[in-house]
Amino acid sequence: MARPAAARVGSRSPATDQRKKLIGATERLLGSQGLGCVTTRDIARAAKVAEGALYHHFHDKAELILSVVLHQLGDFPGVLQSLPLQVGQNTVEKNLGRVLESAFAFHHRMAPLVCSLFADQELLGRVRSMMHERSMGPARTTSVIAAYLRAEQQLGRVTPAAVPETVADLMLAVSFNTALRDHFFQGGSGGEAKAHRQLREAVRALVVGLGPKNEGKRAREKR
Amino acid sequence: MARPAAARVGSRSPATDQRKKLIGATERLLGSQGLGCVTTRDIARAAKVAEGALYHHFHDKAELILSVVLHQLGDFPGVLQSLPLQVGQNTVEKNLGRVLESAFAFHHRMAPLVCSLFADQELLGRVRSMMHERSMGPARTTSVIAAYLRAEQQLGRVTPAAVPETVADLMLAVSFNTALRDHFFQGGSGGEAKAHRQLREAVRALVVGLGPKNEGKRAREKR
Amino acid sequence: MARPAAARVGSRSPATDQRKKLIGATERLLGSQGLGCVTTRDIARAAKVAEGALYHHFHDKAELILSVVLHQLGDFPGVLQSLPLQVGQNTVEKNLGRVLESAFAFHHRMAPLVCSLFADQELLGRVRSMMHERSMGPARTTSVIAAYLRAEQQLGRVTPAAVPETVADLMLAVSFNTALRDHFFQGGSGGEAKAHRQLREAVRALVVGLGPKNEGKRAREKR
Amino acid sequence: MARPAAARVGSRSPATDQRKKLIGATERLLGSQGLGCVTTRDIARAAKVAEGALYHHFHDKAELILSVVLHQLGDFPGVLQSLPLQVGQNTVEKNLGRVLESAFAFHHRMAPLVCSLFADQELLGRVRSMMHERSMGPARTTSVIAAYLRAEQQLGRVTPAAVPETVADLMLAVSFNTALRDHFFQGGSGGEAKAHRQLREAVRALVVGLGPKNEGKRAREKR
DNA sequence: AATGAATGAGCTTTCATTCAT
DNA sequence: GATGAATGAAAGCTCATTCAT
Repeated sequence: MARPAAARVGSRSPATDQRKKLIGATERLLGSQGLGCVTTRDIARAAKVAEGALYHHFHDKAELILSVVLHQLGDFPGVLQSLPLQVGQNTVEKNLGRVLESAFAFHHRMAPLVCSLFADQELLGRVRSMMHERSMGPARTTSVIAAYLRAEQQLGRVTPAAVPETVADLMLAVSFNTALRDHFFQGGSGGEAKAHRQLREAVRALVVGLGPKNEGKRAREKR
Repeated sequence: MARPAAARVGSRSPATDQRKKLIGATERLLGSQGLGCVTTRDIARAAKVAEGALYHHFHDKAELILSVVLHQLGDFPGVLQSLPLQVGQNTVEKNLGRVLESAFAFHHRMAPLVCSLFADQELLGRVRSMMHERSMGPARTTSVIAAYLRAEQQLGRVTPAAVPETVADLMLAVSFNTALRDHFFQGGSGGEAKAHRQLREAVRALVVGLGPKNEGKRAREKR
Repeated sequence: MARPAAARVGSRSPATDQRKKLIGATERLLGSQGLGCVTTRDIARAAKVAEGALYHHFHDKAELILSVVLHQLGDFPGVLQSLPLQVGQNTVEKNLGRVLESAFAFHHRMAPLVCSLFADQELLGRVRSMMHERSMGPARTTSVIAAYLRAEQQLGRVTPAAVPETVADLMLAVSFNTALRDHFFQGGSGGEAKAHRQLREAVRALVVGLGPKNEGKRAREKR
Repeated sequence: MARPAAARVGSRSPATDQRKKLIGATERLLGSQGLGCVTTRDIARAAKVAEGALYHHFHDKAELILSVVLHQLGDFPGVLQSLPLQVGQNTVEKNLGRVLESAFAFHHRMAPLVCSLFADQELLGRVRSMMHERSMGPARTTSVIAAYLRAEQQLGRVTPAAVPETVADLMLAVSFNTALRDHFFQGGSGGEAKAHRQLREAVRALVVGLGPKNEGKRAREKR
């Protein structure tokens, strides 16, 4: 029980350790149980930590949940960062498709938790203000994609008639929705394959548009 | 047994009355408190009904919630029934814009409750199977819109390169997402105006597509 | 619903009818469910009577139970009445054995309900005073058997050293106990046969006594 | 973890303390209120313990009751262990009388609770299987007494015509019944004296038997 | 008289939080 | 800091009883 000092060398302080264990355990439990059914006892047991320890690291349960939300929202895939580098490379469709795949992975992971928040308006409010303070939210993602699209407009690879923000929004919407639908109807296990096909088709639909005359050439030239 | 006719005039059967009051009160409370925080006591008080009455009309709390979900989900498809009549009328963009407005109203109303369900996987499961039994779900809406698009393809007002289901999905995704975002970030009070503008732009983006060469004529001819 | 007058001719008044149905239904339910789990709703349903009707015939649930207890205690087997006629007939052992069989049937039927009363001291109190008022109770049975034994003592078929009341008590005790044990350990379904054998042996034990010298003759002569 | 030794001196572990307090309080309440009327709130209050504490020590209310039953049933057999030592000592009648006194104390204490169980068949079922698992039950007591009787038969102090098991059953039956009758008719307060006299007489009745010829000698020789 | 929808006090149980060790 | 037994408010639900019809 009295851990030899040496054992600590090279490892984080136990305090930080517990914090991480708690956040990790909560994330794991939320993957299978729904925010409303995860108790502090469950969390403590899953984290192999005493129930009281939770209150050394977080003011209350809500703050722990908040931290988990933050943790989940924080790890948005790095693929976005490489997007500016893709300008002019490959095809626009392919680049957008790749972004969408990353976005989907992210959305699929965090959708249940984010939605769960609606069950507790107070908690939702706290998340809201926390995100406001740190200016987090989908706006960042949107603007990265929009910036990419604008750059492609400069190169003439995207029509100037397109509104970059709107297109970016559409893409993220379809990604989030596909993820949510999967959780709602298949319990989150509805083969990635199907989802990815849907996303590719969504990008195609955006690229193609509905206009009556643009059937021929373009539809095939960039596949 | 032979209740005087006069006693019934102007009043529904009291049984049905209480049922409706309970569903109504629950809907109202869910608008402000989040599924996880609405207690049977709150509901009974808001409905001006004894707590026990809840259990005359519903087997348990979950069944009441289920009825509310059903009530909320139930009244949307009706709006869509006029869509087939629009084929060939006005412009495609205008017709889709109108559909999207109805969809948005619907999504905005029910998003918090539907999302709340993720906090309670058991309840979610019951909703899932209820929707399965009655073959409800977004697929219905999608296919109505897709059918419309196919009809317009026949008339040459929509490019045959578009995949109707995918386009319909994109539209509904953006509607739901706009609604959800409004609740998440503005607490559900974020001016309809802004949302409607976003939806109109989304339809435009779909109509326009991204292709580099279709800037000129079409972009303006159907405004 | 408006029953023709003729239909009532020759039948008891409906009021009495309902009373009987309620008592009967309660008896039936108590046979399978235990006093604490029988609700007024169960009773009304089983009696095919409205829940409210119960309160037309009984002041409250306890009074209904009281009536059931009374009804059960009331039908003690007629065999006891014929016991005085058996004096000097057959063998003492046989006569006592026959009485014990009747007593056992009675005890087996009423034991669960009587014991249930201990779960509600107030109800038990009401039963107690009701029985006191009507001077019911096992004392009556005991004295009938004791009277029989005394008569046999006069005839020299029972030793004057036996105390009739005590012997009667012993017999009734073993009957009640056998019944109770059956309910406790076999759920009330433990073959009558086994119980009857035990009772016959109990009578034999009483007849034989333990005295060290009375092994031979008598033990066999009255079999 | 390293609790100072002094802190433990003179006090049991608090956990065990609460457990005992709960069982004790429940026993006390059952003495005056009847199983069906003892609520968890009552118990917690009587034990001077928070209501939630009950669920740290017992899975549910039934398990607490089970523990109480076990506690009551548990401490009887010990009294009987001295019986084998009495073989050949004193008189058979006296030895049996002494056993019966212990049995009666035991029966008088536990009768109301055991009977209460008939009000809740589910609980009764759990007690049944618990007793089955631990092979408890009156059979044990019976066989101890029967063994004693058999030993006395070897010594010629008990007639070989007696069936030891049956005699033992008779004795226990009369003990239990006297106890139950006392609770039923006098509310458990009917002088011990009277009960003891009845028991002594019951033993006498067994020893004497009913046989017509064994009046003289034996009846007096062992008083 | 008869009905059964409505009542609401009260039950068992859960769980976020505290605090002596 | 760390522990986990203890707390007690509050939840969902039951059921004897009432009363308008």
